[in-house]
Amino acid sequence: MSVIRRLPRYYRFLSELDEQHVERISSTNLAQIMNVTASQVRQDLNCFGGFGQQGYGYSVRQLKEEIKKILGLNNGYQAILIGAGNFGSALANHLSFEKLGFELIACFDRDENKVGLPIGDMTIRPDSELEEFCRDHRTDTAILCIPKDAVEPVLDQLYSLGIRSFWNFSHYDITRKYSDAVVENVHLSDMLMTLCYKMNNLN
Amino acid sequence: MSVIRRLPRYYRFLSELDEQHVERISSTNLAQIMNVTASQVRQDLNCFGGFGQQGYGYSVRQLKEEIKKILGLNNGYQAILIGAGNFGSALANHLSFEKLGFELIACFDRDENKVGLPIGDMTIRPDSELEEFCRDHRTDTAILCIPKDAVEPVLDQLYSLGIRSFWNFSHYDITRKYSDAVVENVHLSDMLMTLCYKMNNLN
DNA sequence: TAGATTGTTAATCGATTAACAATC
DNA sequence: TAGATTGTTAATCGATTAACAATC
Repeated sequence: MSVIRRLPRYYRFLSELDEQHVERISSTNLAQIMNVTASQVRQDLNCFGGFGQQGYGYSVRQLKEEIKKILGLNNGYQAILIGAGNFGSALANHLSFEKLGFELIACFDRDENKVGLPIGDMTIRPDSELEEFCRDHRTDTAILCIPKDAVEPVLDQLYSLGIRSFWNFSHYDITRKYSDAVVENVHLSDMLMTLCYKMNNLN
Repeated sequence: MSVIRRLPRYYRFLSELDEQHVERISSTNLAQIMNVTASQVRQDLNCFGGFGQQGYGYSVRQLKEEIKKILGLNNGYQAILIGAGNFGSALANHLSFEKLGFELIACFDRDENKVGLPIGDMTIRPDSELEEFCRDHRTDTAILCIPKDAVEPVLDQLYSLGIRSFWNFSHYDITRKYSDAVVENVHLSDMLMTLCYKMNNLN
C-alpha cells in the first residue's frame, strides 16, 4: 500500500517538471526534489514497469503519463456529494475533480432549506431524489461530508443503489458493514491531534 | 511514527467506550472493535507505559486520559487560520478545536472584501494585522488554507514572528525551507487520487 | 568506447505478529 | 488457587536502503 500512497506525489512532482518543460530526470535528481532516496524512486517506479532507460534516466512526460494511467485518472469516475455543508462546499468549489480522476455530477443535502441553492456549478438536491438520480446516472463514488450519526441510513441507501466507492470525511467505519466497499477516509481531527502530539513531544 | 498515527484513533474509540460507560476493556476486545490485532494493541499501549493490569485489562477512563496526556490535548495551543475561503470556513465552523488540543483565536485573509465578515465566532482580519496580532497574542500554530502560490510570503512572515507549527492544506513544502518547523500536511487531492487508484485496480 | 544511470538483487532496518512467562 | 490477561521477548514479515551488474 505504501508505494501507492506515494504515486500521487510522484504524479504531482512530475506534472510540475513537465510544466517547466523539463524533459528528462534521473532517479537521483527526482529523489532530491522529492526528499526521498534514489533507491526508493527506482524501486517504486520499477514496480510498475521499466519506465527508465539506463544511462539516460526517465522521460518526465512519459513517466507522468504512465503514472496517470496507473492511477486511472482518465477514467472520469462519476461522483456525487452527500452533504452540502461547509466541507462539502469547499470540496465542490475548490477541488479540481477532473484533474483527479473524477467528475462531480450532483450534490445532495437532507436540509430542505439548502435544496435549490447553488454549489459549484450545480444545484443542491434533496436526499429524496437520490434514488431516482442514481438510476438515471452512473454513479461510481459517493463523497460523504455528513456527520457520523447521519451516515448509516444514507450509506445503506447508496450501497443498495450499487455504489461501492466512498470518500469518507466522517468517522463512521464503512468497511465494517460493507467489506467490499472501496473507501478512502479523511480524518481531519486525527491529523490535528497528530500535530498536537508532535508539538507536545518536540525532541 | 506509526504508533503515533494510531494514537488519535485509540483516543477516539476509548472516548466512545467511556461515553457508553464501559469501564474496562481487554486488548483482545479493543482490538476487535478497532480491527487490529491484540498484539498490536498491547505493543502500542505498552510503548508509552504499563497502563494495563494483568488478568484484568485496561481501565477505559484511565487509558483515555493517559493518551490524552501523551497527545497533549490539554495544552490549549493557540492557532490562527490563514485563509478564510471555503476550507478555512469549514474548519473554523465545524472542527472542535478545543477537543483536539487547540484554540482557534483568529482568522486572516488577504482579500479586503472578506475582512470584517464573521467566521466561526470570530471576525476575519486583514493580513496587515498579522504582525501586531502575533505580538499581542501567543500564537503556536498557523493553519494554512491558502493556495500553494500564496504560501511563501505569509509563511516567511509567520516564521519570522516565531511560529514553528503548521497545519498545511497547501502543496507548498514547508520543511524544505524551514526544517525546524513542525508540520502536518493535508493533501486532499492526493487522497482522492488514491481512491481513484483503488477503484482502478480492484482485485 | 566511456560515462551515466537504470533494473534488480541482497542487506538492513523497522514494524507487526506470535508466543509465553509474569502476575493480577 | 485457577483463570484471565498483560508485558515483553522472539519470530516473522514487509519496506527501505545499499550495491552493483546490465545496458543505454
